[in-house]
Amino acid sequence: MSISSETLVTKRKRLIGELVKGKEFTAQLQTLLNNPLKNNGSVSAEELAVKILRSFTETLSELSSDETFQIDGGDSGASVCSLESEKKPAKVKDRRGCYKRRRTSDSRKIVSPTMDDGYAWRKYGQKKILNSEYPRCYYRCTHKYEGCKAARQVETIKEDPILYEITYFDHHTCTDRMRAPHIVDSDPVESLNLVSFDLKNPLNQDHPSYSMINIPSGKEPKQDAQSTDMSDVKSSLEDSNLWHKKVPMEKKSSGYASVWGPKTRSCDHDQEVVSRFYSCTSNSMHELDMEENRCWVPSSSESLLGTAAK
DNA sequence: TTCATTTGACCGTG
DNA sequence: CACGGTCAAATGAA
Repeated sequence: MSISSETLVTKRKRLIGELVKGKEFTAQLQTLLNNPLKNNGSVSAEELAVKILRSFTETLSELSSDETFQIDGGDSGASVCSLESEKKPAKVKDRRGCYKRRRTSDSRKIVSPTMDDGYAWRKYGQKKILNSEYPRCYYRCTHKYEGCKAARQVETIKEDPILYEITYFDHHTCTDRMRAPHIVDSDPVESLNLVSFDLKNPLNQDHPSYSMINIPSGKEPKQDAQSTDMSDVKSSLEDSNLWHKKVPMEKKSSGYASVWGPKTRSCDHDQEVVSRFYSCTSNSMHELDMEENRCWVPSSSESLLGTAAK
């Protein structure tokens, strides 16, 4: 109902603007990676990466909230309840009436190989869902108490456990305060946390549109049973097999958004990482001339939009 | 000490 | 009453 007062034209402009920003950030990142020594220090690769990630996440989120691109109706599952009626103040000892269920029709659903979207989330619950192998995790924005009402639910997809179905509720109002906590001063090698998308990798037949690597970062909590030996890390970058690793649920449950990409290193691999982050598509609906007159969209959206287009 | 995560309990909804 | 969303005490990590 309340599609807000925003007109379609305005929305479209905003989405395009968001994608254009993403493109600009990508170009900056490419420049930075090509000429790391010329970096005047104004913007780091991580910052650019986060901005890019955020641009696309926002856009995807918006698109998936649009009926045209809706997958699965957006209001499947849980009950529709009237969040229209404003929320009651929380924090009462007597918890009766202290909360209302979320209005699912106001949600945007996306499918992604990673939970990371550039925002800082705090996990506040986890629930075993009926007929689902995987628990559903509940997150709210770290800045909730500063007024940001954004929240999300993350669930591993049963049929495709390498993917997450992420349902977003409300929008971030804390955008400019957002910081992924371990970007700034983390070790460039240690913080490697790469997400890549690879269309052609023969070792990834089951999920041809992406692959993922997650190398333990010093700041990621509970990184047990994984080697943090730097030689392992470096060699893993040259080992294509490792591009297909998926981090187990428990190891990704940090409420923080992980950030991928090295900080200052510049090698062919780095560029590969960046270019692999997008997959080329000929889908005419989304031709955005990102680079070389090709259309680049995040792989995850490819399946999303592909599904929605039906 | 602070802050994030875990997890059982509580509560609303169908 | 069952299910799922949220709360908040307990726990753990930094």
